[in-house]
Amino acid sequence: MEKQARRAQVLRHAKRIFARKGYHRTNVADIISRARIARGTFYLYFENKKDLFEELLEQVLRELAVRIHRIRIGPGEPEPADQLRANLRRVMSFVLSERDLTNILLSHALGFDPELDERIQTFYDRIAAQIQRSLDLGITMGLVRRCDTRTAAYCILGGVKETIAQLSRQAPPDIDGLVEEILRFGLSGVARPELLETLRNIGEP
Amino acid sequence: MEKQARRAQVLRHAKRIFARKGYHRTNVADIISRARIARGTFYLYFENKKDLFEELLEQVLRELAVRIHRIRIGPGEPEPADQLRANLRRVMSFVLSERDLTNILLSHALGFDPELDERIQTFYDRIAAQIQRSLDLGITMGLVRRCDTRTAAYCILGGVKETIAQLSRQAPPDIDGLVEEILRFGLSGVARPELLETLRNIGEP
Amino acid sequence: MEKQARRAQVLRHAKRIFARKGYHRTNVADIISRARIARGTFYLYFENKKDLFEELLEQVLRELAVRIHRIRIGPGEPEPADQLRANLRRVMSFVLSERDLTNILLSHALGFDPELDERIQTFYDRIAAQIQRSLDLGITMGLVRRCDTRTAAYCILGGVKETIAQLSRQAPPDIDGLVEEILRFGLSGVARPELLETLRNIGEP
Amino acid sequence: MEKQARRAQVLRHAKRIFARKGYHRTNVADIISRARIARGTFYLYFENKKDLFEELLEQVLRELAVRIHRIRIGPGEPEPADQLRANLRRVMSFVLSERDLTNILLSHALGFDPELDERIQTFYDRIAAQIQRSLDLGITMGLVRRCDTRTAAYCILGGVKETIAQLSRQAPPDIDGLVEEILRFGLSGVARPELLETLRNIGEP
DNA sequence: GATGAATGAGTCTTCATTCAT
DNA sequence: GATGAATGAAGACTCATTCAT
Repeated sequence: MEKQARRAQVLRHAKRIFARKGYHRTNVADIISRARIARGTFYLYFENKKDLFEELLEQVLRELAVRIHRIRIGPGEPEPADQLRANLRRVMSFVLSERDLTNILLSHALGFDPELDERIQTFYDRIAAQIQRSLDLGITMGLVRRCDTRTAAYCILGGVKETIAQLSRQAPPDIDGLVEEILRFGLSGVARPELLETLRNIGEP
Repeated sequence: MEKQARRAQVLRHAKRIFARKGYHRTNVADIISRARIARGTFYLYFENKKDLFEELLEQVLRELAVRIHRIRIGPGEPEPADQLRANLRRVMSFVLSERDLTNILLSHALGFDPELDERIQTFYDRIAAQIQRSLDLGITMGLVRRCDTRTAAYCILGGVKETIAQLSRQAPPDIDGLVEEILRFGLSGVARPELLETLRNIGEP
Repeated sequence: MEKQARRAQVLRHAKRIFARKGYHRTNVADIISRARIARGTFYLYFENKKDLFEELLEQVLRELAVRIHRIRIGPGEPEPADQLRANLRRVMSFVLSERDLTNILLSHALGFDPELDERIQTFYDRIAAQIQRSLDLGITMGLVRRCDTRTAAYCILGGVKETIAQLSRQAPPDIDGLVEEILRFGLSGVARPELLETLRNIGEP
Repeated sequence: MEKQARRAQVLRHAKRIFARKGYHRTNVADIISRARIARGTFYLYFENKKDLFEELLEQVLRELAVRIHRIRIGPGEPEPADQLRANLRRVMSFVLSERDLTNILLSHALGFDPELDERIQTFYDRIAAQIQRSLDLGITMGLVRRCDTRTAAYCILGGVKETIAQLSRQAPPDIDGLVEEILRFGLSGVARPELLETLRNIGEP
C-alpha cells in the first residue's frame, strides 16, 4: 500500500497549495516541489492537474454529503431540531479539520470548468432540496410556519455557507455555540409563530 | 466623448464574456473580437486584462454599496423594516438588471488574485458589519432579541447572497414577493419573540 | 501581401529542415531559429508542427499531380510515347528543382500518421491506376503486349520512384537522357530484341 | 536457452507493433504490455528502443540479402533468367511470410536516424550494383541490349520494391505468376515486340 | 534475473503584452 | 489614435531510461 500512501502524500500537498493559491496560480511545479517528487511521478498518480483538483473537490463534496443526514421522523428518532444540530456539528467540525478543502470548495472551485461548476451547483441544489423537503415536512407536522420553503431553504443554505466561510478564515471559535446560534436563527425564522414559545427553548438547558 | 463611449463598449462586451466563461477562460482575443477592436486598441483603454476585470468588479461592488443604505433611526425616518425592505429591493432589482455583473462577483471573482480577494472580502465584511450594527441597535431599541449579532449578520448576508445567486441563474420571479419572504425569514429569526406578534404583519396588507 | 511572404519564408526553412532531419527529429525550435522568428510567430502562421508538415506534403503531391497528364489518344494529340516522355520530364525537372520536397515525400512522409499514410498511398494508387488505364488502352490499340497491366503499372511506378530517389540524392545528371533511358526500359525491357523471340516463351508452357 | 526464447518473444511482439504504428508512435509501454514483461526487463534484453528496432531491421536486410543470389555464368549453372526467377521467388515468399518485417523496412525504416538511413541506402545500393553488374555481364554475353545499366538497375529494383509494397498490403496472389510478370516486364518491357523495331528509335536522332 | 516506481530532459503550445507602422 | 504582427515567458505533458528492492 506504499503506492497509495505516496499518492495521498501528493494529494495532501496539492490540497494545501490549491487552497492558498487557487487552481490557476498553482503550477504542477509548485506541487511536485512541495511533494518532493519528480515531474513524471506526478503524472504517474494523476491524469493531469485538473484531474487532481477534481479529485480534491470530489473529496469535499463526498465528505460533506456523508455528514448531512436526512431528517427522520418517527418513534425512536431524535427530535428534528437535534438532528439539525447534529448535521451542523458534523459539517462544522469537518470544515474546521479540513480548512484547506473547504477553502478550495468555497473560493476556488467555481468558474473554471463548466462541467465542474455543474457538479458543484448540483451538490448545493441537492442540499437545498433536502432542506426544502424537511421544511415542507415540518409544515405538514405543524412545526414550521407556512412560507415559501424554497426561498427559505436557500436562505438557510446561504447562512450556513457564509458562516462556514468565516470559520475557514478565522481562528476556530466555540463550534457548539456557533451551531446553536445558527440553529436558533434558522429555527426562529421558519418555525410557526404559534410554536415559538415552545421552540424557543431548543438547545437551551 | 467618443473615447469614453468606445471604452464603455468594450467593458460591456467583456462583462458578458467574463460572466459566461470566467476570468481565465476568457482571452483578450475573445474580448477584442466581440468588441470589434484591434489588439493594440485594447491596451489603449485598459492597462491589461486584469485591470479590465477589476474595473468590472469595482463597478458591481460600487453599485451594490450605493444601493445598501444605512438603517437610520429617528423622527421622519421610515420604519427600520421598511428600510431593510427598500435595501433588499434595490439590490435585487440591480442584480436582475445586471445579471452578468452579479455572476462575475459571485462565481468568478474569488480566488484568482489575493489582492482582489481581499477587496471582495472587505466588501462583504463591511456589509456584515453594517448588518451587525443594525442588529445591535435593534437590540438596544428592544426590537431584536439578544443573540450573537455577528453570527446572525453572516447568516443574513449568506441568505441574501444565496438567494441572489439563484436569482441570477433562473428566470426572474416576483421580486417583491421574494424580498418579503427573505425579510420575514430574517426578521422572525432575529426579532425579539415578544415582538413577533407585531412584526408578523410586516409587508402584509 | 507581406504576411504571405513571411509565411512562405517559414515554409521554405521548414522544408529544408524537414527534408534533412525528418518530422520527429525536427523541433519547432529548429524551425523558428532558422526562420528567425519567435515561437509565437510560428503559431501565428501554422496550426501546429504537424499542420506545417502536412502543408508541405500536400504541396508536393499537388505539384506532382499537376505534372502528370493523362495520356490522350486522338487526332492532333502527340504520340503516346511522347506524352509519356513529357510527363516524365515534367516530374523529373520538378524533382530536381524541389529536392527537399521530394525527399520529404520519399523519406519522411510515410509512417508517422495513419491518415497521412492513407493520403499518400491514395496518391500513388491513383497514379498506378492511371498508368494501368494507359496500358489497357495500349493493348486495345495494339501498342502494348498482353500482360498483367496492374503489375506492369506498379513496376513502372516503382522504377520511376526509385530513379527519382537516386536523383534527389545525387548531382543532377542529364535529365533528358535519363528520361529516355527510363522510357526505353519501360517499353522494351533489358533483353536484346533479337533474343526476345526466344525469351518470350520464358515461364510459359 | 530460456533467455533467448524470451528475447525472441519480445522481438516478435515488437515487430508486429512497429509494423503497424511505426517507430515513433510505438512506445516501450506498448511493447512490454504486449510481451507481458516489466519495464526493467525490457532493458535487460535490449540496449534501448532504437536498438530493438535496429535489430529487426538488420534481420530483414539479412534475410533478404541471403535470398538474393549472385547470377552465375558457367557450365552447370542454370539459365540467367532462371536464376533471376529463383531470386525473385525467394524474396517474394519471404516477404509474404514476414509481412510485418517488410512493412517496417518499406514504411518505417527511412528517415528517423541518419546512421540507419545510411545502412538501408547501402543495402539497396548494393542490390542495385549487383543488378547492374549482371546487366553489364549480360551485355558482354550478348543477352542484354546496350543501355545505361545503372538506370536500368534502379528501374528494376524500384519495380520489385513497389510490387513488394503492394504484396505486403494486399491479400497474397499467385506468387509464381507475379514473378513471371515482373520478369517479363523487366526483360521485354510493355511494348508489343512487333513494334519494338519502330520504337527502338524513339528519342534517338 | 525480474520488477515497476521514479526520474527529468525535452517539446509543444498558449496567450498576455508590446511596438513599429 | 488605431492597428495587428511579433514576441517570448510560462506551463503542461510525454516517455525513454534508471535503479533500488
